[in-house]
Amino acid sequence: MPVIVLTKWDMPGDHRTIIPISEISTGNHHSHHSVKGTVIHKGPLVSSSTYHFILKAVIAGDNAEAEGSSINIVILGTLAKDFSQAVNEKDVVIASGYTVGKSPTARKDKRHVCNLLLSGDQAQIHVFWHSPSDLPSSRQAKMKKTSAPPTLLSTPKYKYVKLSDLNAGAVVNVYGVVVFFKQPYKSRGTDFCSSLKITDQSEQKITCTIFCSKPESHPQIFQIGDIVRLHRVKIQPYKDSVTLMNSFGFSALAFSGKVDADTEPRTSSKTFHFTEEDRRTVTELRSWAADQNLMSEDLNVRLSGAQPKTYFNLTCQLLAKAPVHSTCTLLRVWDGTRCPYALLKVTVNANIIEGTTSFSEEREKLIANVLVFDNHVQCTKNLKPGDFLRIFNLRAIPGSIRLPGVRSSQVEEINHLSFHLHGGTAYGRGIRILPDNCTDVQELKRIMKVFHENMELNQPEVNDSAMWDAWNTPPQSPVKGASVEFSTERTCDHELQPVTLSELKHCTPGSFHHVRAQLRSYEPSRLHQVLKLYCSKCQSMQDIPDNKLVSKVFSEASTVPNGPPSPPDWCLSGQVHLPGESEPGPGGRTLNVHLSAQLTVEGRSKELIFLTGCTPLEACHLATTFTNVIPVRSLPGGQLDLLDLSVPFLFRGRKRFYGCKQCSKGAAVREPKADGDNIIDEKKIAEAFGIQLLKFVLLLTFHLQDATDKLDAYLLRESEHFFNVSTEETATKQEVQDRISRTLNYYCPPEGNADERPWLDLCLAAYRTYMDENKKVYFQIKSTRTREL
DNA sequence: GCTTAGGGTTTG
Repeated sequence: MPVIVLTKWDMPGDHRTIIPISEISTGNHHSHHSVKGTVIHKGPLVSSSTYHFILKAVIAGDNAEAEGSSINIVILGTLAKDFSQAVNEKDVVIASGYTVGKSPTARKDKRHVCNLLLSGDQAQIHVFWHSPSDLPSSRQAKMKKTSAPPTLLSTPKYKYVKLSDLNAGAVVNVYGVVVFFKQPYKSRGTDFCSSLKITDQSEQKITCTIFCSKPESHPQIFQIGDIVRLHRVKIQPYKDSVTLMNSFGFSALAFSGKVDADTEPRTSSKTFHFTEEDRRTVTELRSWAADQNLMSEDLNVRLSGAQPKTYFNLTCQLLAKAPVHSTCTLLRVWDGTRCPYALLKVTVNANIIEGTTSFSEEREKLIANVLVFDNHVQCTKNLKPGDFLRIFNLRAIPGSIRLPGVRSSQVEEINHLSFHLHGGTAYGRGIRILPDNCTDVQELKRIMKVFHENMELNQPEVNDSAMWDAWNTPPQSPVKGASVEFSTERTCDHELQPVTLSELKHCTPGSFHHVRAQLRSYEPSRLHQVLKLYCSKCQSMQDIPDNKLVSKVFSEASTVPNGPPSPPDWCLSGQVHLPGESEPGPGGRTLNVHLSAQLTVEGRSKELIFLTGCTPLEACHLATTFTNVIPVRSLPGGQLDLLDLSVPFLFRGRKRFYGCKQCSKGAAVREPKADGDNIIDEKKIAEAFGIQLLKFVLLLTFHLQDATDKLDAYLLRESEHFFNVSTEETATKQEVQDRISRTLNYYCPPEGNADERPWLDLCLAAYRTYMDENKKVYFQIKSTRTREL
């Protein structure tokens, strides 16, 4: 039985007699008795292997001063835990269902000769709280859930002084928002010293100096805007103001300052007092601080935003480190972004490197080399590759560097960036390891993952796992099946319970979620608009041009200049006659064509043809005879040129290939080389012409719905997997297009009861896009496929 | 038990 909270004494169904404490004895039968008393002592919740939890308390009757009028009670099991959370000293309780034992401490504590043991189903404690407004909501919530960790002890009351009310000499407790801080650093004395400047609603800014022998006992500040609670700090006069210094019994809690973050305190203390009132204070400080523009002081920058000669804070992952010199350590780090400036390579002897000693050239371009000097060298000794770090007041240094104690190892690289953490602690200079569970690390991991996925998409041949091994994917085991039959199945290995769409809307980006939902509708509704052209270089996405636009560009390109044609010298030029029926207009047409002389000599003239002045349909026609058909136009000087890249540059069988306008500057007609496997394909042609080939991708927006909410999710990266099709085939094969249409029709029938639509079991990734100032969270369908229909 | 520092850029 739990502790039952009452706001008036109405114990339904309880007909026990309340007896005075003095009447308790081992000889009495107490099964129909209850005992009422005020809690005058409440011990800590102690965990026990036998009872799970034990808690001792003392309750006293009305005449508390008299010997034997207070009695020890021992509470075992979950009741102890409930009691710990629901009952405070001075609360009035009624205990029943107890057994009476001899108190072993009666002689010493002058309390009742018996004690009460409360355990098992019969034991009950009713607690009286004066009015409903006395009931903090979480106190009520905890009564139902009983889930708070046992370290949250019930409170002696702490008073917190506003920063405008500090009188020198006193020892006080304060709350504040951090506006400046220095990481703990070794002082000249015996301790580590850390420095804080905090403010609160009184707008006073007060400096705090903390001396503790262990860095972990200092407030765990990660960034400006964090909130601290300091217990037992001494107010000392200094200059025209006061400073706060830790005194005996000092303890500190720190919290994220973000308005929507959880209120989990950061502390190294095993036990601490943290009440609903504390939670409220933190929340109030957060919302006050949100309007104070304190974060403008915050200089967190990503490598993608690093500017030469500037100072900034970098949140990153340590990939490798190398002690270069007694006054200098090299940290090789990455933050999931690409620095727009070339990064300086720093060469050090491989045998002093801890962590990965070499990376592929591609990865090497992403890695920032950080040189850490002087006092910070000591701190790097605790760092391990894989750690997530925040480096404060890092400076981006353009140009070459010379490493201390290393001769001529450095190649001159002008204007390449390296990063220095100079000696000293000015401006909060220092390094901190961020815990894995902090939101900034979660965000960092997400960015790294997105980058990794994009990189894979662009360069599937690059597979340097070393960089990615350092961070872990979630534990992998299958999720238990559900009774509903789903039309899709997840192919991921996340061990996640499904969430509702309304829950999902409040999730943290950079995470995966499982949902069960129906397809309300989808976009685009026309299948040909589902296919997009994607440039893996500039990552742009565009529609496939419609026939009207293609015809227009072809028609504009068919104007023949007056001068004589002047094709390249590797071409053989001639004419083909096309019969008239394929196009409107009088009779047939004669087209200028150009063939590769080399291929013609090799008897391979059917493999490549350039056509001047053709229509799209003619190009398609000829693609049944020639392997590669390339529409071209004549420039005024007679030279051959490619058509505008808004139309296909190559017809190959039934396929059309497109190039990226943005990324194919300087594209021109050049002779494709049939080397190696001797096959001329779109890749070889694009390469010869200097064209960045576009990929076909499928992009759909699913409007999902469940009982709780609606939500949009994109199907992009894994659309092939989802429909079990190849995008290239989708572009050319009717049967593949039909398959996709059938699937979508099944999930979302044009008519019929929406409730009867099949359910989809989906894995969704929640993410933010780069530089999205709205901080909007997007969802993408991952690792999900359609079951056989 | 006492002291440490008292924000405000290296000079690699």
